[in-house]
Amino acid sequence: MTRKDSIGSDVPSGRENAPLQCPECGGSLLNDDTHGETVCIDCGLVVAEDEIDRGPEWQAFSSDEADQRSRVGAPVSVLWHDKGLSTTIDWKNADSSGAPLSHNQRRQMERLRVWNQRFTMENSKKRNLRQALGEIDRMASALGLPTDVRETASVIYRRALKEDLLPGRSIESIATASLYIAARQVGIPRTIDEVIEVSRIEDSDFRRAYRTLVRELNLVVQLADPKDYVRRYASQLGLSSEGERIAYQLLDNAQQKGLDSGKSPVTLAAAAVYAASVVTSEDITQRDVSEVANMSTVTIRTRYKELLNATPEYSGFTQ
DNA sequence: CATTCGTGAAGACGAAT
DNA sequence: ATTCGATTTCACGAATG
Repeated sequence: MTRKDSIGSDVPSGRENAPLQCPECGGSLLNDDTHGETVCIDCGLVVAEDEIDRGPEWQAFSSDEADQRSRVGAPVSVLWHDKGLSTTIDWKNADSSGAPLSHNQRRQMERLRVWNQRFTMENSKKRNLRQALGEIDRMASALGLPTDVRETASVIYRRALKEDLLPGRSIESIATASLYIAARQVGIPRTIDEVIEVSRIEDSDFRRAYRTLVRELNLVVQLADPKDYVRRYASQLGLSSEGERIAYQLLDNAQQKGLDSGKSPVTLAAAAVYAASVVTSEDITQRDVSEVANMSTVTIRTRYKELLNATPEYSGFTQ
């Protein structure tokens, strides 16, 4: 049987196992059990591999993705959409024995190359996404962030992937930045320090990734509310609920007077907690707060006085 | 002694030029 | 790309209790 004969209508009869036909050239397919692949015997395209885990893997990611998938209309054929298409097709226009191809065969090969490119591209993105979502999930768990934050993060990550922001950057850094942004957008912010703590990247990598995401995706990230950090700092330091109340009060007041502009929310939160502990005369030192909030005692000093002085009720507590 | 306070030099960052 | 202003940090000594 020559190559040419096998192309087109001449389909062999052994069609017990799907898939039977190469999606590109229509040639018959061969199951290669040792490699877990299905290969077209005519064009060499690997149609499917890793057949064991053929289930709808995309459902596992999130309900959000399920929405995305289900919105695109008719289900994508397993055959076309399954994983692991890693074949590369030679750029020579000659067959395996070196003989030049006919005109038709050349055109066919050219189309194949295009498709193969698309397959491998789509697939690398898929692997990328899978790993990234795993990381996002892991970090979100470690930070105690709820599902909607994870979903927001994964939406951001998908957009980054779609906009080709990933080549040249690490998955981990973009995933981390996505989660950080998502947490802020949902209103359950975590500090940069906390996020970096559970990730595997450096501060500089994080900042780079954060910038690119904000810039390239035109994200508007409103600044975090200092009050969102108060509860955690307060509980870590054992501040009384009365103190916590005062901390909120101080922050509210400062916000009304616009004293918070330009200042880091974490700084304000930490300063408010310390200021409150002074008011309620609890035994919490600047050092304690600075360790929990990961900042210098100097910063806490300068801020907590501002907070107290801005609030008439408590302005007497500054010496 | 532990904690707090103030200062001046230096780094980092965003905004403006 | 550089400059500028504000924030924050660091190192230190002094004051307070």
